[in-house]
Amino acid sequence: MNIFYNSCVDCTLKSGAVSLLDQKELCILEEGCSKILFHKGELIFKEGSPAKHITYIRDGLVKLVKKGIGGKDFILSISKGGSYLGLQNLNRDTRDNYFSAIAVTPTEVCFLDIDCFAKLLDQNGSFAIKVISTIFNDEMNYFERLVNNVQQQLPGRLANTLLYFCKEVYGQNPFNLNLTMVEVAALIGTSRESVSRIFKEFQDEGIIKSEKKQITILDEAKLEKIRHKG
Amino acid sequence: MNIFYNSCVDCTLKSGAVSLLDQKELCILEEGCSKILFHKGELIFKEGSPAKHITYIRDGLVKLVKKGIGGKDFILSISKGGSYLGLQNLNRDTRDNYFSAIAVTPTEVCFLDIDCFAKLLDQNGSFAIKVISTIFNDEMNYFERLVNNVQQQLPGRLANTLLYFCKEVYGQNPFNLNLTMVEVAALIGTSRESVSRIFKEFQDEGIIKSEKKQITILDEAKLEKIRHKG
DNA sequence: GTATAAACGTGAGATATGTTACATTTGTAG
DNA sequence: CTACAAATGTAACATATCTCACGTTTATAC
Repeated sequence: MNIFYNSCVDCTLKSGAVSLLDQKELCILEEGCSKILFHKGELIFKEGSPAKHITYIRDGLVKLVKKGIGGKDFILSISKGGSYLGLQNLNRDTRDNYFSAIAVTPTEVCFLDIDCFAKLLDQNGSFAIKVISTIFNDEMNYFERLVNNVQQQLPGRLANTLLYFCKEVYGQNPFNLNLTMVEVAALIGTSRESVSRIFKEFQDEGIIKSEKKQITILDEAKLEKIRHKG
Repeated sequence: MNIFYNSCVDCTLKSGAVSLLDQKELCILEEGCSKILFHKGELIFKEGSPAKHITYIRDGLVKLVKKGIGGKDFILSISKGGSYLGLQNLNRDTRDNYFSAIAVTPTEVCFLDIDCFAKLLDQNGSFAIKVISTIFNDEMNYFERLVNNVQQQLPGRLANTLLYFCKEVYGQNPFNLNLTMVEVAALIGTSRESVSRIFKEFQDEGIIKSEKKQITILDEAKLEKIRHKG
C-alpha cells in the first residue's frame, strides 16, 4: 500500500463533480485528501468500521461487499474509476461503513475527508447537484439488480452480468472477468457450483468462450435473449 | 383527486430538509408547488413518463412499482409520509420516471417543480446535504432488500416484510397490511400462491394471526428467528 | 340484492437450484 | 521445481419454489 501526498489543484483525474470547483475550493479539498494505491485483494475499508472519508476511485476495480445472513458475502456492485464510495456517510446519523470495499485489480483511490467534503457541498450547490446525480446513477443500477436478481433465473442473471461487464465495465469484447466463480456467485446470489454449471452450458451452446479468465462473447444476440427471459 | 392551492410558507407538514429553508426560499418552493389528494389505487405518476416534479408524500402509503421482465411488476418499496419520490430526476440525463407510484391508502402529496427544487439545492447547501441524507436512508433500505431477497428463502423474506411493516411503517402491533397477496408477492419476488402458503404456515405455527387484512404478530421472537435464517 | 370481477386457498406435479462429495487444475510461496 | 492452498469441474441427490388447475370467498358496480 503506497501513500502519495498530492495536490488536488493539479490533479489530472478530477471527477465531473470536482471539476466544478474553483481554485479556492480545490484547496479545501486538498487539505483532507490523500491518494493511496491498493494491490489486488487488499481491503480498502471494512463494513462496520467508522467512516471518516469519502473514497474516490481514480483507477481500478473495486468490489463492494456486504455480509448477509450467516455471514455469507454478497457483492453489492463492482465499481470502477470515477466512482465515489461511502457517500452514505454524509448522513450524520450513520457514520459507519455500510459495506466493505476490496480492490479487485490494482486500484488507486483518494480518501477525501468527510467534513471537508460536506463543507464543499454546503458552499457550492452546483457541486452538490452533480454529486446527487452520480449517486442516482449508482442507485439505478441497484434498482436494476434488485429487480433482476429477484425476477430472473440464474441463466438470465449470469447473462446480465456478462453483458454488464463487457459493455459497462470494460467496453471491449474479449475481456478479463477478474472475478473468481465464488465472486460471481456472490454477485448474482447463488452458489459457486451453479455458476460453474451455467458457464459450461453457455460454452456448450457456443454463446461464450472462456479460457483462463479471458472471456469472449461469441453470440451476443443469444445472450441478450437469455437475459430477457430464457 | 382533489387539488388545493396552498402555501409552503404556512405549511404545517414540512419535511426535515424543507424546514431548513428561510422565508424567501419557501416562496421559491411555493411557486412550483401543488398539493393533491389521491384515492386508494390511484396512479400518482407512471414509469417512463417525463418527470417534471419531485413528489413529497405528506401523508399516506405509496407503492413504488417497476416493471421487470415480461412486464411482471416488482414493488421497489412502500413509502410513507415524509418521503421524497423522484429525486432521481434531478439528474439532468434521466428525466423520465424510473418507476410508477401508486397510492396504497388515501394519500396527500405535494408536487414540487423540479427546477425550483434544483434552484434551492443550488442556493442552500445545508438543504442539499439534508436531502442527500434522506436519499441514503432510502438507499440503505434497498441494499438490505437486495441482500435479503437474494440470500433469504421465502419464509425469511416474508418474516422480514411483516416485521418491517409492523415496526417501521405502522409502529403498532395489530396492524392493517393494506396490501393484497399479489402485492406482497411483488414485494418479495415470488408468486401469490407461495405467499399464501407461507402465511398459512405462520398462522398454523401460531406466529401470526390474520383476520381480513388485520394482522397480529403473536410470537415476535420466532419471527425474528425465521428472519435470521429459519 | 344481484351480478361480475378480483382476490384468495390449496393440491399435485414439474423444475431450478442448493447441497454434498470428490477429483482435478491452477496459482503461489519458498 | 516443489509443495500446499485456493480455485474449479462435475455428478447424484435433496428440496424449495413455480406453475397449473380449480373451487371458494370477498369486494365492487349497478
